[in-house]
Amino acid sequence: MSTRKGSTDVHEFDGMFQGSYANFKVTSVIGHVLSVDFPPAYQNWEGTDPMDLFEAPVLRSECNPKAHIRRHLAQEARGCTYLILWLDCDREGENICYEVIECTGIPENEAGRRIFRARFSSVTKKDILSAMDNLVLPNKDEALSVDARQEIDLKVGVAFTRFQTRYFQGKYGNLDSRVISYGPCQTPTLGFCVRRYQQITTFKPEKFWSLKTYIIKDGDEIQLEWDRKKLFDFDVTVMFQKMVTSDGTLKIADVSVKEECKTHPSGLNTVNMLKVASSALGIGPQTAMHLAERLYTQGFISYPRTESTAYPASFDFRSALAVLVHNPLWSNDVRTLLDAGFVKPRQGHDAGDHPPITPMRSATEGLGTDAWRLYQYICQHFIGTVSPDCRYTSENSLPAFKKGDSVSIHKVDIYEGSTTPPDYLSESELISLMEKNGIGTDASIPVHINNICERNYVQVNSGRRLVPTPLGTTLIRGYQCIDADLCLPDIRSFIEQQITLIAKGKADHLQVIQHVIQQFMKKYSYFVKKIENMDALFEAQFSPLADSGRLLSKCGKCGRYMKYISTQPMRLYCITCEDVYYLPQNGSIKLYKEIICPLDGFELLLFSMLGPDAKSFPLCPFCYTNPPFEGIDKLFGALKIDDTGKVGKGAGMPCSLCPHPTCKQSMITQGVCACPECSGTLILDPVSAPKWRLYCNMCNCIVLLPHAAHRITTTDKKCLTCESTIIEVDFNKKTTPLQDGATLHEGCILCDDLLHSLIEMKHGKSFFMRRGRGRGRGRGRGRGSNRGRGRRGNSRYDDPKMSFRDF
DNA sequence: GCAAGGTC
Repeated sequence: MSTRKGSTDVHEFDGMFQGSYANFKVTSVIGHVLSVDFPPAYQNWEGTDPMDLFEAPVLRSECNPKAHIRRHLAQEARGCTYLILWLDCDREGENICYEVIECTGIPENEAGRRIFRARFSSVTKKDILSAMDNLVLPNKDEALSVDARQEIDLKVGVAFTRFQTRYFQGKYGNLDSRVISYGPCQTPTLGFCVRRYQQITTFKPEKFWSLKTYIIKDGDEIQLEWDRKKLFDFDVTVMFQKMVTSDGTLKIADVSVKEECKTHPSGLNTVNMLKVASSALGIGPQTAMHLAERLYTQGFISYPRTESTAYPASFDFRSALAVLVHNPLWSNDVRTLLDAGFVKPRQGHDAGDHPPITPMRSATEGLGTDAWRLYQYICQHFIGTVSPDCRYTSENSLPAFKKGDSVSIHKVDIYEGSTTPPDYLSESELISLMEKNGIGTDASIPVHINNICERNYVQVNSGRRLVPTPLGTTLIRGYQCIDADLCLPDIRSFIEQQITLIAKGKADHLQVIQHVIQQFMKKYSYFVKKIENMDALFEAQFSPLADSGRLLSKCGKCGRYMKYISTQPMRLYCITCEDVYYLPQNGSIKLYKEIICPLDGFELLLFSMLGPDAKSFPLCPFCYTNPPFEGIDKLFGALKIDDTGKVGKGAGMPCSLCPHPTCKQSMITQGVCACPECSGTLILDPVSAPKWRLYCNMCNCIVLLPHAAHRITTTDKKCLTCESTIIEVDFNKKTTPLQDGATLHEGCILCDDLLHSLIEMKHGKSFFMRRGRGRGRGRGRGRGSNRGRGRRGNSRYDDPKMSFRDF
């Protein structure tokens, strides 16, 4: 096999196909290639009535245009006689098959002649060869059912979301969410959390009574358990108390020891892993999936997105176990299983997608705390699946009783208690409810939970329990009083059931789409007509404010979203605090990764200047308006309104000028070296990937770093020679200049030969840079010789401390 | 600024 690079790798080899010699080319996609959206004419919120979206056309365009998968597939397909599709064997996979067919340009009606589908559920030699020997046709109906789902989800979600957002944000100032979203998965997910909340708030405690009977045996007092547990009638309880007391003694009717049994589990699938991660490890689903994906790409575990809990019949458990034998945590158990024999896992469910999540390679704590804890769980679960059932008896501290013994009763008390409401819904319970009701998939369940947290509909409290916010409860109560279907899981089941008709070939996809969209149009227009019912709930909960501008970022003083006023001069306004924050002008501004300024708790913003090669930089709105450090005189110019209301020049401190010693955005941590053209500092531009670069925090100087690096970060180390900040480059594994395919490299961009050969300066007259960041002292000539990188005797710099400049 | 689905 030979491999060459492309948008995704292409592997080529010679072999046989259908009895003839053939040259095989194997390449891949990265999930869906295409996704649907509205044409540009419908993108404007102000100019489009959401109702029109239901009948709007939809466009299919590349999900990730930068990946150029469409071009890649078209190029690689040129000259090929056959196309064999190896995608996940589910509806989404079938849909991706047709996306691939479309990109290759091979006519769809060649299916069966030039186009084939391979059906397989695990990537083993046996499965692959068997799939190759039993090629089938791609299933158009299943693919069309996904097209229908995409169009329905888009139209319903966007129409309701735009309407709600505009309606409520136009009326209330403290909603505390950038967008008031609606979706057939996220809204029922929120509905589960709010339903539990409502059970708690409407809970009426009920009194109950129970008997506590004490006996004395061998000098010890023992409390007996009552088989009836409790009664809700006091008088009846008293009657039982009298009956027991009057007897005075009791007789041992039988003596038994109960053995409990925990059966060994079936294989681990995604949702079960996420439930344990949340409830036992305290790791949320989104984080757990990220950790699992990393474990997978590093080869420690098998593919982490699977519905199946059943192992294929051919699965080699002995080899899988042998991988784990060297870890001292469980090596004894594993060795025993290997020597004394192991059992087959409990029969699980085979969804036909991927095998259960299984450890593939031995790991150590070096993975990082949470990754290691998750990995440890996956290993222990796997060992459990091939271990005998766990049999145990309850802790036994009772004295010896004999059948027929009489024991005298010491006393019989009545205990009074009352019933208590359930706790808030735990994340783990929510995952179970979503799975049971078909809300989301193994891959999307974490996303929906994350959505309702991010939109401020629920908060994750201690023990990972989900507590709805006033906004979350008001929304669900609103749907309940207008059209309860909107927040019930049935809304998803309805869509699923309709598109299943397409997948099974029982209905025409266009007719199904039209039918479902019409249903939702009716629901939408009814919702709009009755919105005042929902509004009455909002009115009681939130404060009205008619103002222009949309919610952009959180205020550090009150924690609420501030409004972005886009009319000149661009500024932020906090409705609660009644404060105005100024922003740099003549550029665009957006939220910056929801990062919080450590000085004042305000959410950071990213400002981007206009034009090609224009720089962008993060800033904290509070620091920008009120620079917190003295002696910062040359700040990035901001507009400021003085007392008379006149617009004039003011001072602003973006993060690239901030001397905070530890904040990840500050000049101290992001600064690399002194600017060659001015007294500024070159800062690592954190959003420049993949065209990594440094920009000067004072002038327009830009330094291009190695392109297409996977990641570039500053470190806390300084170059011993020139005091520049050492940077760490994680090269792209395909284009790495390092030997043996290594990708990680640390060094000084000025003194490290490799890094220095890969950088390039822009907007600069000479390729010459001062070393250090202008504050530290140089250490002389360091490695000595003039390497011809700079010019000697540049008269602009004659500070004697900077003699290394001539280096 | 929107949905839900896929994925290193």
